[in-house]
Amino acid sequence: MKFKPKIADKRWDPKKEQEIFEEWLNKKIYRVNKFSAKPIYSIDTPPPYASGRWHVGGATHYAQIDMVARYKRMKGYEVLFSFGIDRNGLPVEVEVEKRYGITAHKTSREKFIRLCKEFLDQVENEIVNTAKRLGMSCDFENMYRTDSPEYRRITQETFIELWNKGLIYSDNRPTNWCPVCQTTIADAELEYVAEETNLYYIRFRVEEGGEIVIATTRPELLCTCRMVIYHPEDERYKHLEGKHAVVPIYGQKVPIKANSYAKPGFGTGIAMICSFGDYTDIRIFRELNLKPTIAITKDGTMNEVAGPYMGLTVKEAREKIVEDLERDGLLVKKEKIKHNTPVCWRSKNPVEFIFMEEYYLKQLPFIENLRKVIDQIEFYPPESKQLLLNWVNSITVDWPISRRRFYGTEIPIWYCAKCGKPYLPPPGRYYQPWREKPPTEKCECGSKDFVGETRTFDTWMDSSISQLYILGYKRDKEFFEKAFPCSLRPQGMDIVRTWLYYSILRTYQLLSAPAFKHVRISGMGLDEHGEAMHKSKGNIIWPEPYLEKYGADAFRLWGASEAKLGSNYRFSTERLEGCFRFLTKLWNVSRFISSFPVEVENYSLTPTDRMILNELYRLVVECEKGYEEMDFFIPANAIREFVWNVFADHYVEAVKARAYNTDGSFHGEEQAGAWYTLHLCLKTILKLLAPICPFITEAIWKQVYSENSIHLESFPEPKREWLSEYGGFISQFMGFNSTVWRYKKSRGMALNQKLSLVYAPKVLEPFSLDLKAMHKIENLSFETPKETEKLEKFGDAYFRL
RNA sequence: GGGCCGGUGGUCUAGCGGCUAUGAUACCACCCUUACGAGGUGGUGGUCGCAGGUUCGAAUCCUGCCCGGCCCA
Repeated sequence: MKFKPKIADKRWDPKKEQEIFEEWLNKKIYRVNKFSAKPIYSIDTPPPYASGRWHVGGATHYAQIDMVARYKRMKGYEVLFSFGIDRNGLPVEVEVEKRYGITAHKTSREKFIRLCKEFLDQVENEIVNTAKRLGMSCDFENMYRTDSPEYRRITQETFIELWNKGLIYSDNRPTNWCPVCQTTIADAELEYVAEETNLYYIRFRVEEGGEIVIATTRPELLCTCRMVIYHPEDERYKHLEGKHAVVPIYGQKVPIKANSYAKPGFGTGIAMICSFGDYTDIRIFRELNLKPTIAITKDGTMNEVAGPYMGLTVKEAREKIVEDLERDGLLVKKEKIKHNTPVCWRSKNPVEFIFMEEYYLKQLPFIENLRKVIDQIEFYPPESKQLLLNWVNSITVDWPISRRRFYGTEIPIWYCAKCGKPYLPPPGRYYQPWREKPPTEKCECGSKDFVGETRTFDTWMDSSISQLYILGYKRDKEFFEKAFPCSLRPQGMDIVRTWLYYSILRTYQLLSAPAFKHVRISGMGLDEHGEAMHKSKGNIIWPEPYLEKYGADAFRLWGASEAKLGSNYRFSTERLEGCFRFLTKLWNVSRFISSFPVEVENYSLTPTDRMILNELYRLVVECEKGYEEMDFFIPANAIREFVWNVFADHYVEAVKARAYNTDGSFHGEEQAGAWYTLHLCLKTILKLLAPICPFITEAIWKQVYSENSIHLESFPEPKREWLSEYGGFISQFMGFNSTVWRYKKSRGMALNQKLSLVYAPKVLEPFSLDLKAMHKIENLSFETPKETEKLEKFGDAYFRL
């Protein structure tokens, strides 16, 4: 009998991935059937920002989400695997301003948003192409965009609903203001950068006599100083209680008081309280009900309060005032310190704290209930829940949701030009108040003049309803009721305090229910040195060249097997290459197996076959456990270990002779048993690996087993009949093989050289025929040798010299 | 300053009370074995961050410290 492999190619060519993907698209195997009788598993894929190309970490993250989708499909779910593009917000505005050399605030709004839209249209394809190149099985036909009239309509409708529930209010209070972006930003949008900055020690006269020295990083705010504090337990300064300090340059007299916000160890232990240098200032002003004065304008320059420094930028004013203090002998010293400065997450510019009238969404009253709701959500891995709780526990102010920007969802409000009364339109369509007529003819006060709101929403107002949008909230009532809540929110740990938190908050406010059943939090992809990848650092590694060279499957396997869920992982070319080598191995094992008939009827399984099936059972159980935990590290490594170190090295080698049966030393049924077992193992391995490596498994599947896609198969079930007592001998079996190989090596023999007499451990007797053929042993005994003098003991076996 | 995570052969990584500590990679030696040299087989290499403690037994649990990262103040 001649055996010819069905798989002709000698190795796996990743270039084939492209055509396999095309075929999936053509056959529409990932189209979602909303009317399916199967249970729905909905995945709220993070909509990538249109211009935000993925680095290798980002690409890995999306590949992992695809593994969830593919696994759940194989488990019998109708998987709603959404794909959207985030297009709202600052990044595009910044890009367009740079590209055309314009400023949004000085360009016509119509023109500016047109330019933004054009830019987004040009760039978004790049990210979609990478998603496809990765083999993502999303519903690309129903891709959504967060700046579409339909999406924005839902953002506005949910806002109107919250407004009607009385959860929105407008307030004039100090907010985080980015002078570069010219907008308010929320606490969640702040980043802290450690900056080297000067700490200035400034001499203050004490009105009642004497002087004190105060250390500050913000001398330009002297003009707004309203108080001086020291720590109540700081013995050095207790005598100052009730006295007054005279602020240099400006001369205002301010009280000196004990306050526990003062840090005795920082500077001299005395601090000035200004409006507003930092959060401590804001808190003290609020708690003591002090009247703040504001010296910094929206543009980041000093106003008339700063007197001689009016018109200078904050930085210039600081330099100038330090010069003046120095000239007057009021500057005692300056020292360099590391200081955590809050900066805007987009522009990376230091934020200022100034008064602004903004809309707020109430969140403080919900915190207790949010904790309960969060408790109903399952987190993968479980520890990641704490990240969210830490944030929830640290919230102290409501969420400012209005932004003075342009490319975003408009706040749907018109105001009476005379009395200022706000009018909201009825829900039903997308509104642009800055260019449209008001929803009413006449105000209660009789005026017929209205002004449309010009501000937009914080983009998290849009993003935080993605899980509702994909389920058809306010668009497809029937489906929404069937599918809510969303099954899975997969996301990185870096946006827990924004996207995840806001999504849960908004859903609770609208529907009094948890937004998700499952939340999967993944660690961050780092560069080869373990550092986060940033454009500014110049250490970004792009995935495309690697996808080109090794293919998406090798990349995905690397992404799955690199680190446990929740841990950060480093990119490594070496390890990616290792993954590719595994695919070569899998390909060749498959090629070998593909030589033998798939359909066999009269077969009988030998102990060797039963032993490997027992291991296969354990493998399936292990993989299923890992997939259920959405931790692909587990199946990826279990499959690799099984295929390479057990199945290929030991089982395949052991049954090779029986499968060929060239000299007819095995019964036909035993030969067929090898064929049956080889194919059963391979089919199972391919299915187990399909969610992680969808391309190569598909390629092998189609060449060997079926014209239909492997991705339409069910996930393998561990069969009871695979269990066998022979499984218990696998380690002794492998140990004996190792012993023989080592023995031959130690004697300089080729591995296919014959051995005349070998004594093996008794327990291996059932495997006798396969072992003899495998190692070319002429006489294999399982007795204890009587005369050991003519034998060499090696490991657990004896060999005739 | 507070919280969380981590520190395991040269490098990366698994294990998180119990046989001789997992695997990858690199390195060394050998082998053209009827799927695979983009292979195979064998091997060298570790006081599991440091110091105590609990235990018959600790990489694993507890305490303190040192180092690194992230988040928050």
